[in-house]
Amino acid sequence: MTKVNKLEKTRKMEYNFRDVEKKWQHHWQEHKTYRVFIDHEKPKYYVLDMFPYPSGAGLHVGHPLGYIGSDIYARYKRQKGYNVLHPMGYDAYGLPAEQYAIQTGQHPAITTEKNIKRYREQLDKIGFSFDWDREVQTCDPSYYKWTQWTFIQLFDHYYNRKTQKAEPISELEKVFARSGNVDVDAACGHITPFTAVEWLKMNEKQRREVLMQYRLAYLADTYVNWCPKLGTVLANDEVKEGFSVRGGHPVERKKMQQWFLRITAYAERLLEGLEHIQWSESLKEIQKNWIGRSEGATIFFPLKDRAESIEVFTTRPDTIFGATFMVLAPEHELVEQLTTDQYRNAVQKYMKMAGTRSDRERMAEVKNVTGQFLGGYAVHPFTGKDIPVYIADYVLAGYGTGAIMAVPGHDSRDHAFAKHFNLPVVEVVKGGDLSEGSYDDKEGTMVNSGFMDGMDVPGAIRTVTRQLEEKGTGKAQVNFRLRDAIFSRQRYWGEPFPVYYKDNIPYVLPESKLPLELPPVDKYLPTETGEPPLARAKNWQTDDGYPLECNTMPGFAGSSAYYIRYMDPKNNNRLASKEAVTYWENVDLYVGGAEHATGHLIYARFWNKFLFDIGVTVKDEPFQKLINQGMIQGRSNFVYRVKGSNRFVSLNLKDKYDNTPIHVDVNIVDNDVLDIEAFRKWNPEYADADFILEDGKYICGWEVEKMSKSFHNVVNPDDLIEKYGADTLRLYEMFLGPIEQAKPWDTKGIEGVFRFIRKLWRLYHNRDNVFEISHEPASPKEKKILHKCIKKVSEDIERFSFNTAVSAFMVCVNELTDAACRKRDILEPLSVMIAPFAPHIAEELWHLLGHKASVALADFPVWNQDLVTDETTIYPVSFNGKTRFKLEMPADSNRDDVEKAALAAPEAQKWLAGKQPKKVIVVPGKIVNVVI
RNA sequence: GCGGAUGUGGCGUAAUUGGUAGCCGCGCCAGACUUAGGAUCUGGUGCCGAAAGGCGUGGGGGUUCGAAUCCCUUCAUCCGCACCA
Repeated sequence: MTKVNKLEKTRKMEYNFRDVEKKWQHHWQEHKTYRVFIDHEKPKYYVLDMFPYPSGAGLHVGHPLGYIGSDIYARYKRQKGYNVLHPMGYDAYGLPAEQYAIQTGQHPAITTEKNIKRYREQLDKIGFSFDWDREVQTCDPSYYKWTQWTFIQLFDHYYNRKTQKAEPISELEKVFARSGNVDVDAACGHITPFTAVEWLKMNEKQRREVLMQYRLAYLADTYVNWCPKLGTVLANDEVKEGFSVRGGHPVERKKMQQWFLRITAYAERLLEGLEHIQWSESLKEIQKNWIGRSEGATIFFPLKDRAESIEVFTTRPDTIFGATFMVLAPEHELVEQLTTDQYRNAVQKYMKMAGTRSDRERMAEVKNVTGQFLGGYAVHPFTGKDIPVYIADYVLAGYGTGAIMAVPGHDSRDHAFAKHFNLPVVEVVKGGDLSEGSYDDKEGTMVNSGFMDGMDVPGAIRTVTRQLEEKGTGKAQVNFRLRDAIFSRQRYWGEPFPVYYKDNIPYVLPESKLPLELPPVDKYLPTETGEPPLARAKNWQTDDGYPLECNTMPGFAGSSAYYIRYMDPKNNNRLASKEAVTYWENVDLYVGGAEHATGHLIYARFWNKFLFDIGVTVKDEPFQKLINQGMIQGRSNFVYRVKGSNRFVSLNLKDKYDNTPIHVDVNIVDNDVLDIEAFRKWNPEYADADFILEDGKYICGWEVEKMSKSFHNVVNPDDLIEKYGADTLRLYEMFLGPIEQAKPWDTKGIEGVFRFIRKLWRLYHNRDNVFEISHEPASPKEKKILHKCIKKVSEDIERFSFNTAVSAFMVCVNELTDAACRKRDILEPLSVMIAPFAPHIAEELWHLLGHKASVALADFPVWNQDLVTDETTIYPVSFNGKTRFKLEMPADSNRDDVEKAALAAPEAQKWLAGKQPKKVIVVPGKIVNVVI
C-alpha cells in the first residue's frame, strides 16, 4: 500500500475534526444557537471579553486565550441554567488605521472593515458561543450616536459634592439665580464667588464661561507636546529628547485648548468602589496608586509686598517651620510676577530649557538637580520671615497646586535642592541625622516649631491644621494624583464632538441631530495652519452655519460604555432600554489584559458611575469580577551562522565557532530540530546554506521573547486549527497553565491534547470507527471515575482553573479507556461536561447519542458525593516527618485504630528499631506521623 | 526609588485549608505491532546510589510532630508606576 493510501485509511479510522467542526460551526450560525433574549424565568449572567482593536496583522495565538477562558465559563453557566449574555464586537477607532490612511489615502473605514472581516473569520473558526446579533463597532454611527449622547450629558451635568452625584447644569443655574455660587459645593475649576444679583447681571457669554468651570465635560487650556512639522500633538512616549520619535522633528510644549472630562470629581467613589468588586488585589493596588489619594493641607503663603499668595498642598503641614524656601513649577502663573529684573534673563533661559523637555524626561532625570531663583519672596505665615521662591523641574504643574513649600530637613528632594543651592536646612522633627540627608519618617518629636514643640507628628498635624483654619491661611485637604482626562484628539479617525461654536462659545447639538457623522476629507493630515483633519471637511458646520468642533474623541470614548450597548444594541431611542439594563445589570465576569489597568478600566468605571447617577445604568460598578489573562510570550528559535560564511552550526557545537545567532521562523522548527529543507526555502539567502550537525540533526537554540513578527516567533491559530482542529487548540491554550499567568507559547505540547481528543472519540467508537455504545448500567467503579471528574471539573471551572480541568478530563478518559467502558450512563454526561472546552466534538457525540437539541443547552451533570467517597483511606505513615510506608484503613476508622494499626504494621518495626514512640500524630483521613 | 507578582524535574505545570512533592502533558529511554513510521499501543523516567538508603520546591535561617505552602532574611527574573509635595 502506498503511503498516501495508508494515511487516508488512518484518517478514516479516526476522528475527522475538519468536517465535524465545520458542520457544527455552520449549524450554530444557521440556528443562532447562542442568541439570547431577556428571560425573566432564568437568572442572568453576563460574560464579557475586552473587545479587540482589529489590527491588520490578525490574531495570533495569544489573543484568543482570554476569549477561550471566558467562552468556557459562559458555556458552563449556560449549562448550569443561566441566561448568558456573551457578546463580541470591535474597538474600531484607532491610530494604525489612520496612519495607514495618511500613507495610502485609503479611508480608514475601508481598512477597518477589511480587518474586522478577517478577525471574524479567525474568531469563527475557534467555535466561540458569541451572540453575534449583538455585535457593536465603535465606528458605526448607530453606535457612536450614544457615545456622543453621553458626551452631551457630561456637558450638561456637574458634580454636586453635597449629594455625591452628578446633577443637571439647569439645576445649578437655578441655584445661581437664587443664591449665587457661595453655597454650592461642586467639583469645579477656579471660580470666584458671586451672588445671585451678580449672576443675573451676567450676559450669556459670561454665564457660559462660569458654567464651563462646573461641567463634567469642559474646555480648558493645557500644555501638550506639539510637533509643528507633523502638525499634531504627540503622546509622551512619542517624544524623545525633544524630538518626535516618528520623523525626528522638533517638539515644543504648546498651550492648547482641549476638552476634558472631570474624572477627578469621582476620585473618592472610584477608590471606594474598589472595595465592592472582585478584582485581583494587584490590579486594585494599581488603581489605588493611580488615583493616589493623600491627606494633608493647603496653605497660603502671602507674597512679600503683594496682594497675591502662593497656594501649596502638603502632606506634612507639621513641618511648616522647616520650610526655608518655596518652589513653583515653571508653568506656574505667579512666576512672572515673582521674577525680579535682576533674574529675568536667567528665569527665561531656565523656562526655555524646561519647555523643551517632556514630562517624561523631566521625571527620568531624578538625580539632576536644576532650578532657578526668581528674585521674589513669600512670607512665612507663622514666623513672618521672608522665604525665597524658586522654579524647578521637580515640581509638576499638574499635581497639587503646582507649588510646594520646601522642607529640606524632611523631604529628600527638597534636601537635594537645598544642598545644590546652598539653602538652609532646619530640623523640626527629631529622629534623623540631617547631615546625612533628610529625615522623612513621620515619627519623632517636634522641635524649632513654636507652638508645636514637643508634640508628636500626628498631634502636630492636627494642631497646625486647626491653627491655619483659624487664621484663614489654610485648611485640611484631600488631594488626588488622578487628573482630569484630556478628551480631545487632533485626529480624523474618531468620534466627532456634537459641539458647535457660536461667538466662540461652545454649544452642544440637540439630541435630534445625532449622530453627527464623521465627514469625508480629502487628506487625513492636519491642515497647513495646524487645524485638525476635520477642518478639511466641506461644510463642517451646523445648518445655521455655525462651525463644528474639529477635534475628535480619544479611543477610550467608544470603549467606556460598550458593555451597556450590548444589552440592547439595536435600540434607536436609548443607549439601552430600562428593561434591558434592569435585567442584565452589569458584567458578572470581565476578561482582558492587565495593560488596561489604568486606562480603560478607570475610564469605564468613571463613565459608568456617571451613567448610574443619571439613571441610565442600575449598578454603580460596571465589572463585578475581573480576570486578567496572562500575556502569551513567544518562544523564539535561533540558528547560529559561522561568521563570514553561509554555514550554520548546531546548538551544542556553536561555541567552537565564532558565530552570530539569527532568529529563525519557529514554524519550520519542530522540537528545536530545524527542518533544513524548509530553512533553505525560507529565505533565498540560505538556499545554499550548509550545516554542521549533531547526531545527524540541526538543533536550534531558544529564548522567551515577546511574540512579534520581527522575532519570527508568531504562531497563527489558523494554522493550528487546520492541523489539529479548534477543539484541540482550545484545550491546549487552557492546558498551558493558569489563565492569569504569563507563559511562553510552545506548540510542541499540542500533540498531547490532540491525542486526548482522539482517545475521547474512540471511547464512543469501535475499531472500525463506527459509533457504538452499550446500554448496560455502569459499574460503581465506572461511576466513581465519572463523578470524580464531574466534581473536579465543576470546582475547577468555578475557580477559573481551566488547566487542571483539562488534566482531569485526561485522567477520566484514560481511566475509562483502561476500564474499557463504553456505557451510555457514563459517556453521555461526559460529552456534556466537555462541551464548554471542546464544543465541536461534544456536539457531534451528543447528537450521535441521539439528541436533537444542542449540547450547549444540556444540563451540566451534578456529582453525587457518595459515589466519589472512597471506602478506604490510604494513610502515609511517616517517622519524624519522613514517609516510610502506606497503610490502608477503612474510611471510618477512628484515631486509635489507625494508630494501633500503624504501629503494629510489619514495616513499622524496622523504623521504630525497638524504641518507644514519643508521640503519634494521627490526622483522620490524612496522615500518620510517628515521632521517635 | 516605590508597588505588584513569580521562582518546583530537561520543558509547561500539579499539590484548593500546613499533612504522601512532582498529577496531567511534552520530551527522553526501552519494548510491541510494522517492509517502514513523524501512526498506534505498553512500560519506564526528580537527582545521587549497585543496593540499602540519602538528597530534593532559588539560597540561608526560623515556627511546627510535619513547610512548596506560614514568618524573617537574601538572591534572581518579569510586570506596573515613577521627582505626587
